[in-house]
Amino acid sequence: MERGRLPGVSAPEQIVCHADMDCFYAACERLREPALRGEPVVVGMGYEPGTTNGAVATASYEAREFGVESAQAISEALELLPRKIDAARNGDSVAEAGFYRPVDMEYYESVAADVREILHEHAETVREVSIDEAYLDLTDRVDWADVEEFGRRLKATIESEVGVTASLGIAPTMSAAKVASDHDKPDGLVVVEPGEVRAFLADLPVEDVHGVGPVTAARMRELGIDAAGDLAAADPATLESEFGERGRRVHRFARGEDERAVEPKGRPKSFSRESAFHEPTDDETAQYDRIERLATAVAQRAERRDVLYQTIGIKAVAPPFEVRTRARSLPGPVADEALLQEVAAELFGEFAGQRLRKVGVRVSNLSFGADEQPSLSAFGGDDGEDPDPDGQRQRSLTEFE
DNA sequence: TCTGGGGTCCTAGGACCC
DNA sequence: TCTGGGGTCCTAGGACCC
Repeated sequence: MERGRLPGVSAPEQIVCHADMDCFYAACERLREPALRGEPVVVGMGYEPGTTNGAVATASYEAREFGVESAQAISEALELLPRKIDAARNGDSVAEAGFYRPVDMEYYESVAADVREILHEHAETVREVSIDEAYLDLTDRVDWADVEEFGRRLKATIESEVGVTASLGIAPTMSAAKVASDHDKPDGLVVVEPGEVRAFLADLPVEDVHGVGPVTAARMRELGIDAAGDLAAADPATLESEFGERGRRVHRFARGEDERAVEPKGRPKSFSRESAFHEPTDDETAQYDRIERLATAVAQRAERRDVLYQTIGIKAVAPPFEVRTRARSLPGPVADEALLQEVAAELFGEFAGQRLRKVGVRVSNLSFGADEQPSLSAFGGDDGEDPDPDGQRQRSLTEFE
């Protein structure tokens, strides 16, 4: 696992593959409902058939042709692309309409598990980023000479055994692999060899660099940084003063420099649940009610995973999109549904009765059950992982003057 | 028809300790 | 005594990612 890297010595050459499932939720819906193949498909979260609520989680490429995009309100998507049934009922062109389905995470998880299994068969180390995305460390498996053939086989295996398609990016760094997988979607396979990374990135828009979002991209444009190549050529000290540590990091990414090794994902840092009201509301009872339900859900999730939490927080979002958070730490870690509800309600009190669009509940400062995983350091190993003693940082109550 | 839900990391200021 | 510095923990907010 550890490849004998010495401190101060640059990373050994890696071969990283980033796998990204194409329109994953829509692909899953097509898997169990083949009639959706080749048709525009929109998967909505918070969507219920027949309604106009919710937002687009995934739109198939056919749906995108109509202007439907992810994160769009379902109501907006429906204007661009009506539902098939509605079109049929109204005597409109069915060809200009699509299928809408609500998100069904449980089913998508089951499909993702099958994909994951294949990924793990193809690499020693896999880092799962999300349900439909993962990095593979191929360094010990292939050479650059046969990396493309490897990619073709992996894609073919996923397609034949699971029935969904993946886009792969293979490169010497994680950040470059990530961009590469996106470069030829869907069903893409892009290999960027060492030494080619900077040239590969140069002409791409700056927001294609991992870590550059809309806010940073807009500010970079004001500085004359439009393409990743401009970012690569920019003065790192200026970037740091403008954007902090992130400025330096994305500068390195744009230059093809990224020392991160592919490592499995560690344990979660927080759990949260949030939910939006149908309409912004100032109804206190409804708000407290929602907070309580979210608190219960979070508590139960923590309990299922055998996790204790020490910090409890809430979130209140007022229109247009003002996010307010409050948090309180307890003297020690607990797993206590009633207490979580109580503290969440108390923290929420500050905002109760205001017009709110959504609310949320979060726990953090987690400690994991002792049976969760025996510490490697107990055997003299050092995995460099959070030494988290036992999470119990007991503060001494006795003090000496 | 502005913005659904679940996360991570970074920054900045204040409290508190030595 | 406010004069200095170092360090940690906590909270709130912002940006980003999928």
